[in-house]
Amino acid sequence: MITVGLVEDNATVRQSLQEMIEAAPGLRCVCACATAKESMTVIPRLRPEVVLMDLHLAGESGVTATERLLEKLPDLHVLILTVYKDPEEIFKALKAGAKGYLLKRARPQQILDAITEVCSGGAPMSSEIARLVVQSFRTSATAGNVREEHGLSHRESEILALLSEGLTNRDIAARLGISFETVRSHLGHVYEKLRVKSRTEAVSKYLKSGSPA
Amino acid sequence: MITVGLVEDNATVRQSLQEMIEAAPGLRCVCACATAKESMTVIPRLRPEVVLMDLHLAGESGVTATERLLEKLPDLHVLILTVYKDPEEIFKALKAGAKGYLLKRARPQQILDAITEVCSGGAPMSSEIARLVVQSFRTSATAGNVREEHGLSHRESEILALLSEGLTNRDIAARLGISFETVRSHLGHVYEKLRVKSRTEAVSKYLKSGSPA
DNA sequence: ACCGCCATCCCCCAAAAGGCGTAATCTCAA
DNA sequence: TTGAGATTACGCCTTTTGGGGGATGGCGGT
Repeated sequence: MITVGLVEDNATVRQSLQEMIEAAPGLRCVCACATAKESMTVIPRLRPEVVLMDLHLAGESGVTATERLLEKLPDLHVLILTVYKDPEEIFKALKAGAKGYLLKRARPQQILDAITEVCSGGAPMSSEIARLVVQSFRTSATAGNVREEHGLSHRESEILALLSEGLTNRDIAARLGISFETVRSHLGHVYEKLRVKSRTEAVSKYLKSGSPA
Repeated sequence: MITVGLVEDNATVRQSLQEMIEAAPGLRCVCACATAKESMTVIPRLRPEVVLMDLHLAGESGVTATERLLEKLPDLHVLILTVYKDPEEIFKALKAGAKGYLLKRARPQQILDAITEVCSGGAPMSSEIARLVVQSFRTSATAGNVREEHGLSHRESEILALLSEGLTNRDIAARLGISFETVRSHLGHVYEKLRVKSRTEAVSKYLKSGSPA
């Protein structure tokens, strides 16, 4: 028997979810909170194994509620259940510690399956969500994006990469087997193209736009 | 009718996968490559919609094979099918552009389902894999603290943060309302604690260890 | 009371980096 | 063929950094 908690501000949705869970064999809905605030007292007291969390709550967001609940209850499984599939929202929720992310349009059986799956070590996601999550690896690994966005040449981006390893101009020159002066020359162009004035800024821009992943 | 290609070095496994796919309604196995090298010529010629890729191939790894295939065929769906569930392997494969990751121990029907799912915009993963992927967000968000790892003081990490925004010492001094010399003094300590010799190295270490998340 | 750490400021000196100008190849495309 | 851009390279000059100092006060343990 898996115990489930709900955090959902829409009364209608909340009630139908509760009924759905109660009707499912092996699941029991131990609470249905209307606000993040309510959940912060009720969930720690009743300690369900799984929480279905809405993201767009009135007042505090589901993301911060997730964070705070997990501080108190590290073993809690939080499943996000929302209508939004904005990548930013998804990543924030996962960073906060959510173990799954479902869209409300999912079929009821999928939601029930997700509850059991998260308890057996899975990370249930709607398929479009999973795709976004997987793609985030790819885009964050595409070191080419600073390069292409700013039209850096091959040599220039090569130098930028070494720059962000923390090498000095002299080291870069040695590594590439070219002259120190040449490195400076390339770097000048890199700064121009990235519209930055220092190597630190360049490294910042490069690393933040997701090269190392 | 979905066309599928196989890349798998073990002949027995390769053959049973091929038979399984041929037997499935709606799927057709257009090729079964034994090596990465073979796949580089055969796959682009036959252009299947989906490729099931083994990771531990003799010779070239499945990761680089995936990368190279996707360069030629950006719309190809590559599904990794392997026995390994090492997080490093998984992340490398996803960075290379794989859209799903299945363990060989998966039930045959799961593999067939994954093929159709990846074509309809999903990212099929074995549940333990999905959990690892989701958890990677969490750890990369919490791991951030270069600060605690190296025992930086509050002021020092504050300065390090501004440093990695690309500010000069003078700017940092202005921003914090302290003297230029003080900034230099703090920075000296930061470098010492991070065991680096230049601001670029410090920024690199800071940003790569996941502070921005 | 003493020590360690932090935060603040200062100076000198050498090394590194950045701005600006110049210029030789080479390739690729208009 | 002419021109644009990439790659290579040098010089001169200024600014920025980094590495040594040293100094003052505060705060928290022992």
